[in-house]
Amino acid sequence: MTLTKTFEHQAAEAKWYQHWLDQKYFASTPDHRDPYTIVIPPPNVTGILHMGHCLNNTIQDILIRRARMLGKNACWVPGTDHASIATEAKVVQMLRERGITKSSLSREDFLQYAWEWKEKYGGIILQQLKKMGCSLDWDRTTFTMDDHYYASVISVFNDLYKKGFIYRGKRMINWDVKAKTALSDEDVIFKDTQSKLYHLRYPINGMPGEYITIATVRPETILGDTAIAVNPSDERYTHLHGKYALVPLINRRIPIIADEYVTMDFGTGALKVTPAHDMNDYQLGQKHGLEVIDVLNDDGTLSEAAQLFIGADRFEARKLIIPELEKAGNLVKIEDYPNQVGYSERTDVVVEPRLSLQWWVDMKKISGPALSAVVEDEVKFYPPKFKNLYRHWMENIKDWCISRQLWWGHRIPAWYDANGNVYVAESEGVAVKEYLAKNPNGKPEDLYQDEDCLDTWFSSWLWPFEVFRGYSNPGNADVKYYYPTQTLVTAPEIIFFWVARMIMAGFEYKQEKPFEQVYFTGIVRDKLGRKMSKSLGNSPDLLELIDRYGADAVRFGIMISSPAGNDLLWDESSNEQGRNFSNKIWNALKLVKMWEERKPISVNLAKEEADRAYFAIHWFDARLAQVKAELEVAYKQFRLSEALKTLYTLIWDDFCSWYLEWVKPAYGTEDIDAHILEKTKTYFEELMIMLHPFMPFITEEIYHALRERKAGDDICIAQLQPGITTGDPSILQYGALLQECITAVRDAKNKAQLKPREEIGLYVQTEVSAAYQLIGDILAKQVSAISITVTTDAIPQSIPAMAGKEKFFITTATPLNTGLQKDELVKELDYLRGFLESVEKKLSNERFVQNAKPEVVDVERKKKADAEKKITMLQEALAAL
RNA sequence: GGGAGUUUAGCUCAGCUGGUUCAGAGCAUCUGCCUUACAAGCAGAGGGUCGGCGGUUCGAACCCGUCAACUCCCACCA
Repeated sequence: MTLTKTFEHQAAEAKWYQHWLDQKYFASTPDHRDPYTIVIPPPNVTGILHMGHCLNNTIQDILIRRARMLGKNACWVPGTDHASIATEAKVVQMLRERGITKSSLSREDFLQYAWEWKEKYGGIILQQLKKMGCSLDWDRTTFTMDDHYYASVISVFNDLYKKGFIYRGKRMINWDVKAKTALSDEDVIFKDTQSKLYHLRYPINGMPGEYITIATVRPETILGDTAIAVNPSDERYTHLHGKYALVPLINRRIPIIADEYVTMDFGTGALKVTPAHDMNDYQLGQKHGLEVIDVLNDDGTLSEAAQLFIGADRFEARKLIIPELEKAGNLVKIEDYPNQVGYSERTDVVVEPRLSLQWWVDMKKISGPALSAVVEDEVKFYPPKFKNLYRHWMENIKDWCISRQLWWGHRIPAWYDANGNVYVAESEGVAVKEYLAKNPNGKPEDLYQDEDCLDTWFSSWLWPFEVFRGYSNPGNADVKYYYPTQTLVTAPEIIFFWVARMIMAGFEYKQEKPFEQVYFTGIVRDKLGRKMSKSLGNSPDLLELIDRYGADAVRFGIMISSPAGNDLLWDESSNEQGRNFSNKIWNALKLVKMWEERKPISVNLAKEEADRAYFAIHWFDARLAQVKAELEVAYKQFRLSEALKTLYTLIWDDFCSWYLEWVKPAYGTEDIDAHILEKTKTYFEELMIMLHPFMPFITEEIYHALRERKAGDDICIAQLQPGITTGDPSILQYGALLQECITAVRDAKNKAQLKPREEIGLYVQTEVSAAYQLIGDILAKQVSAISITVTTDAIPQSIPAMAGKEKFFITTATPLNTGLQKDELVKELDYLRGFLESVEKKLSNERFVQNAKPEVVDVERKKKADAEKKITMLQEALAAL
């Protein structure tokens, strides 16, 4: 068998993914095993894969693949979210490019275009997940507007309405003037903005020459002012209580009212009140019975009610009104003023507070069990710091505005009659029936349905059970088996949007939590720390990266730089590291296959011989067991990055750099012991099995290259084995000793400017001469020593080297540069004397000796003795030079 | 304005219960190697006042206080 120079990922990826699909390894049905279930956070149908998805889905795939390899019935459910605003925006844009405006279309026609768009582009992101190697159960793919799902959303709305948890109300909402829809509070992002604070004076009615000056950042809204408010105890304005002011330019008479709400020391202490365009002003208006004048249209332009600048955009109007005010003598001054302005999360336009009639969920009625579930760790958060955040939000929860003025989504199941009475029902038929019952003379056509759709999150909160038809077909075998799911992997950004609401829906409709743990990933940033985004153009093309480096390398890259729960700074070089790692593994395979071709020989060794000949094997057994225990802990705490680092070191350093070199036939010898070869292959297999969740493709490729396999023997479904602990715990210490000795001698040779393969004589002063029975052969081979001799005396004319307490003398045919050696020794001696001094100081401190734990004191005494011994050795060595 | 988090090598981060696996890893850097698995590699090396100050303790990267810088979340001061 000839192997390519490097691992060729393209062919392997396509081949193995198809193979796994053909074998139906990802498909899950309920059986006797324990389930391990993850529901994917459904990406938007509009989406294409970005680094955030890469991180998120790699983590999920690692957890799922590992669960599968631990004998669990692993089920990872894929799907997409209809993403009402985002998708509708894309469809509107697509239509505009074709010269069609949304307003020229009927709802039915528009939806037809939208579905076409969804069919064409909606599956792209799922195909991309396949490229990453994600082991999703594709038969379960769900879309939030599938028939059963749609019906469930409608039914839930109806149910909550009937329970009195949903109501319709006129309130101040966040209005997106671009999408022309209401937004929930969570859809609004506040950004620091450099604004201007305009001081404007309003003449007092009937008091010529008297003015009251207010400060505002939105001068265009003065056209909607219906009062000026001052603090009742503000003496500057006491004489104006009950008087009227005139709105500049339009001279509307408005009352001057007193309210504690007004802060005396902000601005001028006088506040213009515009109930139609500010949350607080609205409340003030309610309290004082003020008129509401809405001066804006739904697209953010000024309305007829403004009287001036009608049709101008709100920001345009702001520019236009200032010179007018100045001309009229109303502008007092303009100050720079930094404040926070709300932007739409979806369209990034400035959100307009707007009074409108919307549907709301009364969250306090439904949030109780979801709060205590997290507080009491019934649902565990990783990292736990998000618990507080969640608790705070839940304890101060506000009602949720769920109606959106869109066509793409779940249409609100509410019907109105001519008198404005509302009939909420699961279907039009039921609504009509209710209507006719109350209005015996009415006709079905009298009813018309609410035009609006529901917030996307009103459907995605049902995700963990409705993907198993847990609402539409309650009690079915799937939902009973898979629900609650085990782990949710998601970004902290959507803890309120989605995580909290899923927990609420879970308790409301399944009387049970939706998942046991929530693992919050970090945010992927570029190496400058900026969040990756399309607009910044700092988000790499994932498919191109996969093509160039391989899916395994990309998965490696994102995971190696991903500490649990922290943001990660992603840099393309981490992919190189992944690719290099793949390549390293590949080359190890080539080495092993090469040994195999050289006809390994079988030998029978007596116990003692075997201990020496198979030292490397015994050591690696112990190392493997040790690492397996470490991995166990790391996985339990979701420290996946750490687990990967551990595996990386185990494979690269322990297996390739140490183990394989130790068992490699010595120079000139070609044959390998059959027993060693067999063990080596077994280790290689085990390592690949351990690495498989992280790097599925190359591990499968190597698994098959190592041995002929029967059909169905694939690494994808291989089972992780517990570690074998060897009888001799000292083996790890001997291994470490061996490594230190090799490094020390190599270093000494290097510093003495000897070639690595220059043959040497090696003498050692040691307290553990027995150890050299086991490690001597390997040590000699690794440092090109002709012989190893245990000695008690310093060897003259030799290169000294030290490893821990081991003292070496290296003899060589090449003449020595003793000056170099001396410098090294003197340096070492100085350091040790300083060290000894500090230890002695500690030991002479009576309080230390009295108070510290005896073990700790012993350790210090030992340090002292060791240091003294080393100093003696160094002095001897110096003398010998 | 409230809350949370972060600060350790040039960069990214470990360091879990205060003390020999405490000052670590990877990348980057430097030196020497085209050694027959691998130059996408091998063998080595250098590099730090653990953000500042103060305290507790025999002993602090770790606990407490304080200051500073950065990040995030929440909040209606026009």
